[in-house]
Amino acid sequence: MDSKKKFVRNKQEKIDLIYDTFFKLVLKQSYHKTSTNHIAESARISIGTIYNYFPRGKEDIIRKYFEESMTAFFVSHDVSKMAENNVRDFLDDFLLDLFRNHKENLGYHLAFRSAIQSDKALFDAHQEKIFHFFNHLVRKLRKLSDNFKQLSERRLVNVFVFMYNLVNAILHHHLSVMEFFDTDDEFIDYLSNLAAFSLEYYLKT
Amino acid sequence: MDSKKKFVRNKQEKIDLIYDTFFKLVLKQSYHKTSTNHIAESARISIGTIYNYFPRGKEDIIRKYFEESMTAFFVSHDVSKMAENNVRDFLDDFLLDLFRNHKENLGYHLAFRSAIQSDKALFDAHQEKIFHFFNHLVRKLRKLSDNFKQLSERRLVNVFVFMYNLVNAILHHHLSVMEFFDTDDEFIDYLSNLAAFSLEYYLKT
Amino acid sequence: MDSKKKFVRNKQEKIDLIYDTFFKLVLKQSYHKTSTNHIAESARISIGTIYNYFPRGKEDIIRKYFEESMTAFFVSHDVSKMAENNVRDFLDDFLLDLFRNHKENLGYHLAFRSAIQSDKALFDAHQEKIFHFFNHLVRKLRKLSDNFKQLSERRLVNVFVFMYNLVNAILHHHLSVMEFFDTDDEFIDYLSNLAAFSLEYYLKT
Amino acid sequence: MDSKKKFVRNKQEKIDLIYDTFFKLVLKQSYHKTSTNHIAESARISIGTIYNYFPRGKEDIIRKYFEESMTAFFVSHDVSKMAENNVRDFLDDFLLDLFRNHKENLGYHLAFRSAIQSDKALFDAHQEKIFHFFNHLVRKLRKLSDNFKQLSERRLVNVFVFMYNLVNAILHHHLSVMEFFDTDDEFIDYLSNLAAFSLEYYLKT
DNA sequence: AATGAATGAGAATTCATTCAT
DNA sequence: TATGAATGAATTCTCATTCAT
Repeated sequence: MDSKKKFVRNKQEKIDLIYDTFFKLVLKQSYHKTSTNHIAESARISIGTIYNYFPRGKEDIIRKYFEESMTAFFVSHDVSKMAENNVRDFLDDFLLDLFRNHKENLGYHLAFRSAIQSDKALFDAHQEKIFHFFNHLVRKLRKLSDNFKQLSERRLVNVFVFMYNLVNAILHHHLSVMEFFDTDDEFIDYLSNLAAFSLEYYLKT
Repeated sequence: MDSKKKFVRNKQEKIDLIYDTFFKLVLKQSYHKTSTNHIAESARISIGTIYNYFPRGKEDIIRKYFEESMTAFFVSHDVSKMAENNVRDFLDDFLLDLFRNHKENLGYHLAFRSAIQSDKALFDAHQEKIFHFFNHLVRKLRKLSDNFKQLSERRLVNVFVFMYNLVNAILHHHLSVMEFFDTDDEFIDYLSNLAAFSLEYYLKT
Repeated sequence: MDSKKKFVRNKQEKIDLIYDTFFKLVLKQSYHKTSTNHIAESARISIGTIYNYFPRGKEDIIRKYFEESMTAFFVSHDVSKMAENNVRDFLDDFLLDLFRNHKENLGYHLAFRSAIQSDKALFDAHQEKIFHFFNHLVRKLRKLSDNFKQLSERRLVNVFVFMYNLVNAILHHHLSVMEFFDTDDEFIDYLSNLAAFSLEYYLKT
Repeated sequence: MDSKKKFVRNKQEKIDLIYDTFFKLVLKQSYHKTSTNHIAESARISIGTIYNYFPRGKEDIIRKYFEESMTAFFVSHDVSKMAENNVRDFLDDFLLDLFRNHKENLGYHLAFRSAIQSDKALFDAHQEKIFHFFNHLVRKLRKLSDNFKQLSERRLVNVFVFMYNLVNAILHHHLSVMEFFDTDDEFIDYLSNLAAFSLEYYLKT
């Protein structure tokens, strides 16, 4: 009984195992060469289990991880603390988080980019989620600090979305196509300056 | 008249037909959902013909188009004319070309991004080709104009590679993930300013 | 009753069905004209099932049958009983077994001969297995009977390998190229005498 | 004109080129992995040329080479000279020729063995040709020497066919499955003794 | 829930063969 | 005669998905 128990996982552990295995394999061999059968084999669970949790297979894994990770990323930010900073420092913190997150979850991000090419619904959900996410963020920030009240709510959201896309575009290229700088520090410093410049540019228009 | 010539022309026509059909389909339904059978059917040629020209199928199509398009892009630039401009104007011309090229060949670029995930050789060839390409460009430019002699050859190449990656990263995101601006003109203007800023930043380091 | 057991039995039944169907078809239409699709169709199972059990298709079927049949052939021989005989009688028993086995499994033997032409690894495995097989046999025989102690272990193994090859060469030609004799009895008698002669010849060298 | 002439081959040269290339490839990669396209590519001629000379492709190449080589083997033997020998010496000469021929044309022999598995007509032609061949030989020999008159014509033919098969069986196994002896000389000596023994055995029955 | 054997549509690739030049 | 582009049926192999246990 006891020895059996050891190997019993609860639901969330199984799901996380599937996530981890999937993204690990994507990183190793790309999204479209990673099959549900591979995931099952590599995670040492059965294909049936994957389909129990993700009835539509690979697409579902990405979809659900996308939902969860966006939410988690949002929740993980202590907005109240960030709001104390000036805008520049806030931006720096934010892009550092994005960088870390992207680097640690590169498998997922590669999979996601592949998936949205053929999954229009996911593509749309992504767009919607981002606006939704930054709407919340902006509302919170504006409640907490005057630093964010120079701009209308809508405009501030657009700024965030713009910055988010900008940083993601460059991050993704850096991590999956060709590196911009040899070290993370140089890269982050450039990103920070680029963000500041772009913020200024954007606000002028 | 020249029976040999006609043959050759047909050959290139067929190759171009395969390119066009493939990238058109990639744009419509993503790289990994576009099969060689689809290409053949859509182009109204037989599968065998595709494999006559591209023995390793999809990977070969991308590889060869990559080689050809990089070369064509290089050849198509009248460097002598560009060299007359100051650096800022040169950059503007260059990124406008990149933008047009990327927009017109989005199918290819999507396919290329997917392909390098699983084709390490293509990934490496890409890196090498870019440095090779800008090496040539820089040498030509430095012969033609004093505007490009403030920097060492090596440094100038690095600047170009950096700018090329930067613009590509943003272009690709804009065209395939989420738009930065609603109109092309706004986007180009931003890109131009971003490039100028980044050039300055890069040269300071 | 034992749900696990039943599963396992079905598994082996399916594997045997694939073996039988494959070798039946090889006998009818040669190795290289027998496709995995033919096997599936003829056995009324799906292609997927074949690849579940034999991930590398035809080559795997041969490889695995080769391993199993060599082992089975070894196990099936009651060495202790054979050891009681004198060498001549032992040889006669042995070649009679080989004859029966070859005749009953001609489809396999034809497939095997074709397969080793293009599968170097199988070719090598075959060589190695034969020496391994006769090493075991010789050790057992020498433990059980003094009849086999006139020769060194190594030399005895070589004799067996030699005889095995000799008999196989002639058997295979007889069954697949052109018959040496009209009846099995005549053929077996010739083989027996040939073996005795060759044994004597071999021991003299 | 002159430089062109250099590359013009006559019919027989082309045919020989096809034979050589085909059997070279069979030796390297087996019969069923050698396609007409491979042959054309390797021989640097066009597929069309192969089909000009061999309208039914691979099967035709084997068939025609089979016919020609059997005839050539027959013609190449100076029967009058062989007839002067006693039977034992005759046999030795004969099997030495077979050995050399088989070794030099192993590619062909491998291809032939594969081909007869699926080409019943070739299988039958082979049987017929062998009897036809030895009928001729025997008639010639009996005209030239008394050494061959102890046996009836029919019986003598059967002896030859038997010996021919025996030697071929062992030769083929030695060259394509597993070697009987480490050196050619040892092997030939064994073959010679085996032939003598078998001749005696056969004549007794 | 979890398993994994089984499925079969479909993707990648090969190859004998034809035919216009 | 020689060529080789073009064909498409056939082959190997993969993979998402189902379902009985």
